[in-house]
Amino acid sequence: MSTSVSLTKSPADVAAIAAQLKALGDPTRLELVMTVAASAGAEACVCDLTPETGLTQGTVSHHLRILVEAGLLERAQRGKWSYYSLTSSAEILLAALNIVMPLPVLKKANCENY
Amino acid sequence: MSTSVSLTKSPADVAAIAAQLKALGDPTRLELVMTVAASAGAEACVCDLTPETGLTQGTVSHHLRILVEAGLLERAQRGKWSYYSLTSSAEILLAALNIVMPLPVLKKANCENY
DNA sequence: TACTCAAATTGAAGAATGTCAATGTAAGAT
DNA sequence: ATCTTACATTGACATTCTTCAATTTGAGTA
Repeated sequence: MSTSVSLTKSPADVAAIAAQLKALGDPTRLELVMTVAASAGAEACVCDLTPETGLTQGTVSHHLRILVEAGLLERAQRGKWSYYSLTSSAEILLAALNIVMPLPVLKKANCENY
Repeated sequence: MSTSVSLTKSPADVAAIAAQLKALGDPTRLELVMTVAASAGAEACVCDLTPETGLTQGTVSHHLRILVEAGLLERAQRGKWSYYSLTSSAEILLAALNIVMPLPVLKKANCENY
């Protein structure tokens, strides 16, 4: 019994989707999210992420904050380190974009009626 | 026999994906693309799209150009009118984002191994 | 030809963005 | 208590973006 998907979205829905796409629509931030996704334990600290980008540590911290505010990353502090991991929103988005392997959540979201 | 998806992308791939996400990461442009997708014949002209946005005709034309340059819309001129329609890239993205109904291409891309 | 209509383009103003260097903060280490 | 270490924050600057008003282009029309 297909839980059908609405063709139209409210302006608030559109804005919310656009906000997440905007956060991912920067090469540095997309790379950060992909690196986190590919990291062991699905989390990474700033000291691991910074060299990958070739940018300043402060700049990377800035991008990570934007990703957290967009609801794509979560921050967990353990000792002196900040560990960033994907939210379920980010997992769905990445899976949808096929940037990572199809995840169970995508199977549920898009394939349940096939 | 799973045609597996690579976990890592080249910098060029990342930039290309980010560019399309950036183009969609604006509420006005996302609404434009969704309106085109929901239009009869899957195409719409500027005169139809402009009132929907509450913006100036020139501004809408500007956003449409950005979407064309991002490879998300195609332009076809017939008479005095310009008709915009989705590219296959845009169809895949919209389907993946579940903004419109799942399309066959998504089924093939993500569900073939289930 | 002159006119009308749809769309594109230009120029300008203000806001937002990405980046760095420098500084601040907070948690362990000595 | 002092010193590192890891990260966040601030201030500044150049670039990009969004938008509008005005103009131009291009295609059909009278």
